[in-house]
This record gives sequence, C-alpha cells and structure tokens, in this order.
Amino acid sequence: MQIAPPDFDRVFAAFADHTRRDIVRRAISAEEGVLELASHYPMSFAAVQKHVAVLERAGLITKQRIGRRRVVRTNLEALLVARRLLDQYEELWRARIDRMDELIAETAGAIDTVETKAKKR
Amino acid sequence: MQIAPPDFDRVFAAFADHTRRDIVRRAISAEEGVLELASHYPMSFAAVQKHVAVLERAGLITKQRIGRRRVVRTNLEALLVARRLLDQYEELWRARIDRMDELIAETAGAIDTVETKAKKR
DNA sequence: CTGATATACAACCATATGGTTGTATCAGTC
DNA sequence: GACTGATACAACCATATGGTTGTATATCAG
Repeated sequence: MQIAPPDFDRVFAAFADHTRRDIVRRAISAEEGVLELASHYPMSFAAVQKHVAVLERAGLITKQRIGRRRVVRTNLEALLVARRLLDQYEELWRARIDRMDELIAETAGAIDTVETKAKKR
Repeated sequence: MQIAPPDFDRVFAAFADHTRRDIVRRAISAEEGVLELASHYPMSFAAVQKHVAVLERAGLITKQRIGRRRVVRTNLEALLVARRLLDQYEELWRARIDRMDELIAETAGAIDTVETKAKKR
C-alpha cells in the first residue's frame, strides 16, 4: 500500500509563483508566523495567507502552533519528491544518449547493417 | 551580461499539468510530431497543441521542422534549470541543519552560555 | 493545380487563480 | 470578561488556463 501518490500538479503549481517560492525559501530557515511572512511582500496579509494555504495543500509547508502564531516551515520531503521527478527525466535523457551511443558504435562496426530510415509516413 | 534569467514561473507552471509532464517525458526519447503526440491523449489536437505551445514558451521543448511535421524534443537545459533551483533549496536546508548542529555542539560544550530563548513577542 | 496531411491560430466557454476588503474565530494579556 | 494580536475564511473582481470548434497556412503526393 502506498501513502497517496505525490500530487505533482499541486506541487509544481505551488512553485509557479515567485512569492510562494520565496515563502518556501524563507520557511526553510526562518521561524516566522504568517503575519511576519506577510510583512516581506507588497500585498495584503490575506493574499499571503492564501499563498501559504496553497503551499500547505501542496504539502510543501506545514504550520505549527506556537503561542498565538502559526510558524511556517517548509517540508523537505515534498521538495525532494519534486526534485526526484526532474531527476527521472534527466535519467531518461541519459538513457537515450546511451542508446544513441550504442547505436553509433554498432553502426560504425557494421555500416551495411543499416536498414534504418525509409519508413515512409 | 546574462542570457535572460530563467523564467521559473513559466517553467514550473508548465510542469503543473499531467499531460504536459507526459509530453516532456515522451519528447525526451521519441521523435514525434504534434499530431502523433496528440494521439496519446484523450483530448483534441488543438488542446495538445496548446500544451506544446506552453512548454515551448517555457523553453522546455523545441520544435524542429522535419518534412511537414514539427518534431518535438525536450530541452535538457530547461530541465536542469528547474532542478537546480530545487537543489538550492535543499542546500539551504542542509546549511540550516548544519547551523543547528553547531549550535547544539556549542551548547553541549558550555551549557551555561545559553542566553537564548526569552525573546518575548 | 488539387487534395490530403500537419500545423497554427482565433473565438468562445467554464473554471481556476491572485488579488482585494470585510467579518469571524481564537489565544494570550489586562 | 474585555481587548488586542494572529489567523482564518467568505465574497467579490479581473485575468489566466484548459478545453472546445472552426478556419487558415504550409508541405508533400498525384
């Protein structure tokens, strides 16, 4: 059994906004509540709060109650999940290059075996 | 001089859709035109074409004219640009952990030096 | 030139997104 | 209990997004 497939749509969508990326960055090291976070951006508190909510839904941050504040911290796991997907693409890329290299090696060994091309469309 | 800052908004937004991620994946290895790509998805050709356009604007894919087709291939560089950003977050994370470790080490060495806490809010 | 193939693009529609203001809740302080 | 600080949430608006259909352009085959 799986623990729910990572919701890439939400994660990447969350990253697709400058303000939200900055919140993620700050929330890695800082110990700020939503109001403190909001003070860094040229928009209303409510707007920032909505961004935080988006990040939370994407699993990229969590909030921890401390006194009357809710301290925002980023969730490394979610970051890694996104990174891993990009890594996979990169692997696919390398694999393709490798295959091409092989092909070239073969072809160099026996140039006439080529029955490639000619597949009319 | 820089070659234009990578547009993270566009790149991550482009990734925030299942169909587009799949197109990126296919376009790594396949040599498909837009119509061929479209055949894999349960939507109109025009819809797929729009997805391809989004990916193209984000720099994630390029199109190369071959005969009457436009073969879609993904652009490794753009993938790496996105991955690098996530890497940076990870580094920030590690740096923070390191700082915390240092702090703990110091504290363990001279427990009384602690004048931490107490910063009332 | 004609016709079929592959692509592009505009117009349109429904829903999502990013911002606003205003009101409600909830935890501490007096 | 009453007041203030920190957060949440609803309603609203403008614009963006993801889909549709329809029309236009460009390339290759006859």
